Amino acid sequence: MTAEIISIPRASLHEQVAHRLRQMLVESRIAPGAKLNERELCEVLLVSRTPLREAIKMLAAEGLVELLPNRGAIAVALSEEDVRNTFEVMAGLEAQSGELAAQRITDAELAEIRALHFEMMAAYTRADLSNYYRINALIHSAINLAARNPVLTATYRQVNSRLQALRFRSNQDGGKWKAAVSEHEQMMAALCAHDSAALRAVLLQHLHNKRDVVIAQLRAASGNASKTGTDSK
Amino acid sequence: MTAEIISIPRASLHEQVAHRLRQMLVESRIAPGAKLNERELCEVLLVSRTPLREAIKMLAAEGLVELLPNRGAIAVALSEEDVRNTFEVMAGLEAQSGELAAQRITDAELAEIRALHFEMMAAYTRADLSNYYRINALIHSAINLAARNPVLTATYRQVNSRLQALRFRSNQDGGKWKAAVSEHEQMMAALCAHDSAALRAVLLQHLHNKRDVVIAQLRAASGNASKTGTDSK
DNA sequence: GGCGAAATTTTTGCATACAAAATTCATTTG
DNA sequence: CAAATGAATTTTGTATGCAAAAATTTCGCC
Repeated sequence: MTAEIISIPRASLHEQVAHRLRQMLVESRIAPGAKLNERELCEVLLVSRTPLREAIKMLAAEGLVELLPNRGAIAVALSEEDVRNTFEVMAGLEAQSGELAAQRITDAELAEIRALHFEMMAAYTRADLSNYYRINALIHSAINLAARNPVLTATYRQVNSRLQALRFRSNQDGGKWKAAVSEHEQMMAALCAHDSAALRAVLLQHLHNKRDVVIAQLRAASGNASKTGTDSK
Repeated sequence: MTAEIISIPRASLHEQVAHRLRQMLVESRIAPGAKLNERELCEVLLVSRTPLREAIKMLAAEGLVELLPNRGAIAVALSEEDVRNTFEVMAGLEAQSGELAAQRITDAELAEIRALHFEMMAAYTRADLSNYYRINALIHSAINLAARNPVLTATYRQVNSRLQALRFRSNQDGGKWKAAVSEHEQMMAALCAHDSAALRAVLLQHLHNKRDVVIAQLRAASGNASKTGTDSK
C-alpha cells in the first residue's frame, strides 16, 4: 500500500492538454466562436506548441473545435440548426440507451439510479438548479452505462459534449421544469418495469422537450446581445 | 473563368495524411493490431513527423487507432464483443436515418435510390459481390443523407468506418445474401411509402443480420489462423 | 480626414533537434 | 543451454527553429 503515491507517470502531455482544453470548451471558458491562439494557450497551459497542437487536432476530430486552414482553430459555435440536429441525434442515442438499459440493468444499478432520482427530487423541491442539473446528468449517464455498450457510451459522450456548454445555462421556467421532472418519474417507472419500449418513448419525449428549452434559451440570449447571436458562422 | 486552375491550395498536410491513413486503415492495408511506426510512415507518405503525428491523433479521436502511452499507436483490432457493440450502435443510427429519411426524402432522392437499387439487383443477379457491396454502401449512405441531418451523417460515418475493414471481406453465403436482398426490397417499399416505422424496423433487422454474417466470418477467420484471432487486445 | 497599399508584426504550419522511454541484442551467469 | 542483466539502438514525446500565410500597422495619397 505504499509506492504508488509518487510514481504515477500520468498521461502524456497532449492527453492532459486535450482534457483541460475540453473542459474549458465545455464550460464555455473558451467562448463559442473564439479563436484558439496557440501562443496564449501555451503560456496558460505551460506546454510547448507541439502537444498543444496535437490536442487541438483531437478536439477537432471530436467536433469541439473547427480547424480553419492557415488560420488555426476556433471553438465551435452551433447554429440553431446545428443544435436541432445534435439534439435529434442525442435523442436517438438516449432512446437506444434506455431501450437497452431496461433490458440489461442490474438490481444494484437500478437501486443506485433510484437513489439518484430521489436526490434529484430533493434538488427540484429546493429549486436548487445547479444540483438538479448535476444529478440529472448523472442519471442519464447511469442509464447509458446500464446499456452495457462502451461504443454507445463513447458516441453518446462525444455528441453530448458539444451541447454541454449550452445546457450549463439553460434556466428553464417552472412549467417546463415540472414536465421534465414528470418525465423522470415515468423514466423510473419504465426502468423498474424493464419496459424498454416505454423508456424509449419517454426519453424521446424528454429530449424533444429539452431541445425546445435550449433553443428558446438560445433565441432569448441572441435577442439580448443585440444581434451577435446570428454571426455564429 | 481563368486563374482557378493552378491556385487550389489543397488541404493542410495533416489533413491529407489523415485522409490517406484513414484509407489505409479502412482497407486493412494497415492490419488491425499493427503498430504505426512513425519513421516508416514518414518515408511512405513523404512528410515529417509533425503532421503525421497530428493526423494520428485525429484518427485516435475517431476511434480508428489506439494510442499506447510511450508506445505510439496501433490500428484498432475489434474483439467480437467490440464488433457486436459497434453493430448495435450502427443499427440505431441506421434505423434513425431510415426513420427520418422516410419523412424527409425528396422525389429526386427517392428516384436516385431506386436506380441504385436496380443496379444493386443487377450485381446480385450476376453474383458480382464487389459491385454489390459498393452499391449497397451507396444506398445506405444515400438513405442517411436523405435524413438531412449532418450530425447524424458525421456520427454514422465515424462509427461505420471502424467496421468497414471487416465488411470488405464478408463473403456471405447464398441464403444470407438472398435475405439481405429481400430486406432491401422491403426498404425500398417502406421508403416509397414514406413509412418511417416500417423502414426503421427493416433496417434494424437488416443490421442485425449483417452483424451475424460478419461475426460468423470473423469466427471462421480466427479459426483458420490457428488462434491468432483471440489476441485482439 | 479618410481610404488604400505596402511594410511590419504576428501567427500558423511544417521540419528538425534533443531527451526520455522502450525495445533489441549481446553478454554473462547459474 | 536458458534466463537474466545491461549496453546499444530504436522509437516515441516534447521543444525549438524556420518559412509561409494572415493580420495589423504605418505611411502615402487623394
